[in-house]
Parts: sequence; structure tokens; C-alpha cells
Amino acid sequence: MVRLSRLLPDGRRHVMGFAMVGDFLGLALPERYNVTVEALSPTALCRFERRPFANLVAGKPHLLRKLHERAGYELTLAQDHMTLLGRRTAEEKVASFLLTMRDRYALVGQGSVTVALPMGRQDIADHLGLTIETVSRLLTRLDREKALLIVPGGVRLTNLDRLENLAAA
Amino acid sequence: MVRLSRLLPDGRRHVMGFAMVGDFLGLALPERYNVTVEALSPTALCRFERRPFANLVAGKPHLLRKLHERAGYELTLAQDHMTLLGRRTAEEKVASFLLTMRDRYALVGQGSVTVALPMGRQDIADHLGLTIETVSRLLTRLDREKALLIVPGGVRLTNLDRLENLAAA
DNA sequence: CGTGCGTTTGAGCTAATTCAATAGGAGTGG
DNA sequence: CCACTCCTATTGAATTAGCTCAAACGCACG
Repeated sequence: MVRLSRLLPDGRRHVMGFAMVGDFLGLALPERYNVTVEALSPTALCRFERRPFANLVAGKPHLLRKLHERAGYELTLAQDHMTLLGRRTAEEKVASFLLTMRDRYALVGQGSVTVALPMGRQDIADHLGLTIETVSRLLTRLDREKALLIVPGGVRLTNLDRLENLAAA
Repeated sequence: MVRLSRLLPDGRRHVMGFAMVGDFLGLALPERYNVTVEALSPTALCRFERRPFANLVAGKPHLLRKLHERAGYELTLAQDHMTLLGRRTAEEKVASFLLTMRDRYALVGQGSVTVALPMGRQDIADHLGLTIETVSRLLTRLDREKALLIVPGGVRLTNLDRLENLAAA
């Protein structure tokens, strides 16, 4: 898994998201990116040179169509995340994040009630617009309330109903 | 100008953005939208039926390419807004919003230091992840500090440096 | 058995919210 | 032209969710 992040001039950091196996980075294709990508776990990736890739796409309408579909999907995800950032409480953010991760693992055949979290607490905080302390506190609280179990390297979601209730969009 | 918004099940509202003359809605093209679009000022718009439009695009790679470019642009805007929502203070949000509006007017030849705000304070609040009171208070404060002047239907940005400083990304 | 780094926990603080009251127009009718 | 209503915006006071600062914990690694 890799982390996509940006650093604000004053040192604050925004983690735009996490990419996993199968994800395509660079859909937006702007002239110049301003994103830092860092591996959180051993990662194999496939790199396309900008120019040749643009040429390839130009000759393959099907491919372009797929890319556009994908970009549209990313856009709706981005919109959902905006709603999350702007209008939800810390607890809802954390619950929602965990469920999103679970769903994404499920999509690549890693479906399980145990969710690996290769990113650190600070990464989660910077992704959800919270502080590391708040993330840590909420995870311990959800653990105490038996909504989940904190395990090494991740969490086990022991009460999906409760979490889904919190995350309800 | 039109307002794009979504209602959360519990009544909270998220204003995803505002579209102005020249903007294209529906780039993401998902099967089903979940967005409410409402006019804030007299608006003329051009509607394409989904099916015929998809067919048209299928036959015009150039067009698809333009749409994809545009979607990529929207995606970067969405990412910027996420950073805004997650990692900036209320004052920074408001300053940034006003400057963004000014820039968008400029792009369509309406460049001026006076920025029309056809949306209400509540709309701005729901867009920035704030409350109406906070938006109102900050606008009055920026007015008192001579960074801007509140005028009927909008604001006049009297100290761009100050605002740009606040919005600095 | 230390050392270093990420996480957890505690205590106090503050930016923004909530709750509540007031003020400012725009539109309507007498 | 004034009185009244409605709706949005502003202002004030009190509250709080989440932050900041600081300390302790846990564990992997040498």
C-alpha cells in the first residue's frame, strides 16, 4: 500500500488517500503533480512514461473510456470524502474510514473482518482532518466499547452494525 | 450560478460546490447521481440526454479527451478542497473561498475586485464545513479589519495581499 | 538492557459550535 | 407611506469537541 500526501507550506500535511493493489495513480494527468507517494508496505508498481502513455491512449478509445470512467469514480470518491471531512464528527470519520478500508480490501479479494492498517495513526489523522491523539483515543474507545478489537498491524471489526451506524451516510 | 448539494440522512447538508457559466455538470457520469442542483440566480443551461450523449462521445475521441481532461481538472480541485476542509482554520477557509470565487469570475471575463455572492451564508458554511454564524462572524471581522468590504450581494476585496496571505496554500 | 520511535493517556485550553436574541431588508397589504 | 410579516444575517453568551502540550508506555532492534 502507498500513501498519497501533500505538505502545506506551513508544515501541516494532508494525506489525500491510500492506494492499494490494482489502483491507478495519475488519472488526472496534469502537467505537474504536487503529490508525494510513499510505500507503506512492500509494493510493486508499474510505471508508464507520460508521453508514450498519452500516445497509447490516443490510439485506443476503449482505454481512454476506461480511464475516464475510473476518473469519474475517483471524483465521486473525492466528493464523498469531502462530505466526510466537512460535515462529520471525529467518531464518524474514524468508523467510516475503517469501513472504507474493509470494503476496498474486499474489492481485491481480501475481504475479512480483520482490516490491516499499514499506515500509522498520524497518517490516518492527516487523512481524516484530525490529530493523532484524537484518532488514538477514538480507536481505544471503540475497542473498549467492543465495536472493534485493536490487533497488531490493524483492527478486527467485531461489531459491524455499530460501526455502520456511526458511519451512516 | 447553481448550487450543488447533498443532504445527509440526519439533515446535515454538504454543499459540494457552485457551478457558473461554462461549467459542465455530470462529468463523473455514474449510473445514478445523488446531487441536488438549484439555481441561485437566473440560469440558462443546456441538457444532454444520457444515452445520446454517451453515443456522441463514443464516436468523438477528441470530445472524450476533452471531457477526461476536464474531469482530471475537477479531481485536482476536489483534492484542493479536501485539503481546505481537513487542514485549514475557519478564517483560512473563508479567505480561500472568496479568492477562489474571484478567480473563477476572472476566468469567465468577470474579473473584478468586487465578488458577487449569489449564495447565502448558510450555503457558504455548508460548503466550507462551518456554521452560518462562524461565516458571518469572520466576514464581519475581515470587514472590520479592512481586508474586505461587505456590499449588497457580495464583497469587495480591498486587501488582496492580506487575504492571499490567509489563504496561502 | 538500553535506545528510538510510534502510540496511548491525561489535563487544560481554545476555536468553533450551539443556543438565543436582535437586527436588517424585501415584499405585502392597509 | 407606514405597519407587519418573513426570512436571512448578525451579534452575544455559554458550551464543547477536538486540539495542544506533556508525560508515560510498549515494543522492535542492536
